[in-house]
Amino acid sequence: MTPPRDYFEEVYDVVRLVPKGRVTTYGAIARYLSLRAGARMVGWAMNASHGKDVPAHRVINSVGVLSGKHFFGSPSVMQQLLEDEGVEVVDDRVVNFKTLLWDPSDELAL
DNA sequence: ACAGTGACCATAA
DNA sequence: CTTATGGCCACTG
Repeated sequence: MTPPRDYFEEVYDVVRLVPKGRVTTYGAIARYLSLRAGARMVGWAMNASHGKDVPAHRVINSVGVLSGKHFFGSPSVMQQLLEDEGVEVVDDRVVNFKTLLWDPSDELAL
């Protein structure tokens, strides 16, 4: 198949679908979109998400750590955004991460 | 074309 | 918990 479109857009689309108060992971998005690129490119896509309407603060790594908090202009912004949505964050990690995890392959696959 | 780097992931020790 | 290794692909110099 031809290049499906910019996979960036695919990633953004999924991220926008993440419900408020929930979080998802790079790996989950990569698996859902079957990106051969792997989770790394999802992060790369997020890097370009600046200026777009993409809640990148809901996208974290597989252990629930706010790996990209440093890229929000200020390290405290990402945590603030999450807590503002009802997500508890302690020591740069999401509390009840597994419970708050919104995996498209699991939630949308129905 | 090659090497280094990266908002990652999984496994191993 | 940390450190190491392999994979995966895109961007930069």
